Amino acid sequence: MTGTVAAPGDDPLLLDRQVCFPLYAATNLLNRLYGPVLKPLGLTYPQYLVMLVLWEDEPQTVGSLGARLYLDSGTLTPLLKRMEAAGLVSRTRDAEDERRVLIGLTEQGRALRADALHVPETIAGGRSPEGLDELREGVRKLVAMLAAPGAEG
Amino acid sequence: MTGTVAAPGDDPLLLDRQVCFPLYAATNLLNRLYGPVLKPLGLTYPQYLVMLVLWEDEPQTVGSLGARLYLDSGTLTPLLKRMEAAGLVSRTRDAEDERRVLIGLTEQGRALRADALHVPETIAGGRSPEGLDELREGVRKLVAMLAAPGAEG
DNA sequence: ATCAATTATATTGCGTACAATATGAATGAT
DNA sequence: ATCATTCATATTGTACGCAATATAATTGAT
Repeated sequence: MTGTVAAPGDDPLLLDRQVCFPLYAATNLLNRLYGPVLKPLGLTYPQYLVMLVLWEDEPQTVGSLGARLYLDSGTLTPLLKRMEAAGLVSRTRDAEDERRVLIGLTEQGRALRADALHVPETIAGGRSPEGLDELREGVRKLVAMLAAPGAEG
Repeated sequence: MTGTVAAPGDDPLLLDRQVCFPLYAATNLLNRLYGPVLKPLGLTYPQYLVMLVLWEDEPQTVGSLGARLYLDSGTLTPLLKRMEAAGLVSRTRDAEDERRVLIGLTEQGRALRADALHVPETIAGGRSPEGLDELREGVRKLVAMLAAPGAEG
């Protein structure tokens, strides 16, 4: 039986059996969906997430932003520099601990919140919210599972 | 009430109210999880997805790969060139229609399937499969919704 | 007080993603 | 047959995302 492939029901490599592929595809599609909506605000999707975090609590260190968004300085540093160049955030060394950099909002960054209020509604569009709450909870549980290093089960 | 922010329960901009953020975070975490597992095979995660598709059906055009993975030539062309350079796939103009490029597997690419069989199990690790089927279905429905242009509901 | 270990951020290099554009091949109306 | 249109892929430019490494500040053991 050389070259025989497992029966469809048992083949672990079928694309449609992967949990991760729909996540991957959904994230790409969402990015494409957010792009045109966020562009008038001068934001990319990860930049929008940073703004969401800062609108909740500010200033914050690069590290606490990363902990919230599951990103590290390799991603955040250049992103935050672009946002600083765009006039949305400020980056200042923490006088208490010179290793830390505090990210705060500029007036322009604070003002942008009003323009962003319509974004969730625009993204939701005519789509029904049915199942979205469960979906969000399901994915959140997955994130918690994946984020816990060495978590079993 | 100038400057007043909506009550927490009503604020549409709270990070924890976003459906998209858990998806985004989960995809990033999964990428980090797959990285070390796929590295010995010489694959990145999107390259692994391409291999999954080709192991199912081969050869395929760039366009049909993109339709299956929700990616366009801007992403696939350089990715496939790297996979060609790595000796995993072949890229040949379709003689029937010179616009198309057929992507096939090399012997090495076909042989890699045996090494990849352990990947799903390794990724699943000790994690319980509970809820994963529902989650996959939930995300798949979301993908179908997002992929349908102008879909309502 | 000293210095090894730790912590927080930055940098480098590589590989995606995608919008916008370009190029060349097939199609179709006339 | 001609040529505008459409189609399939490639290219360019910008912005992530991450592993690996670097740098500077703080902590902690002695």
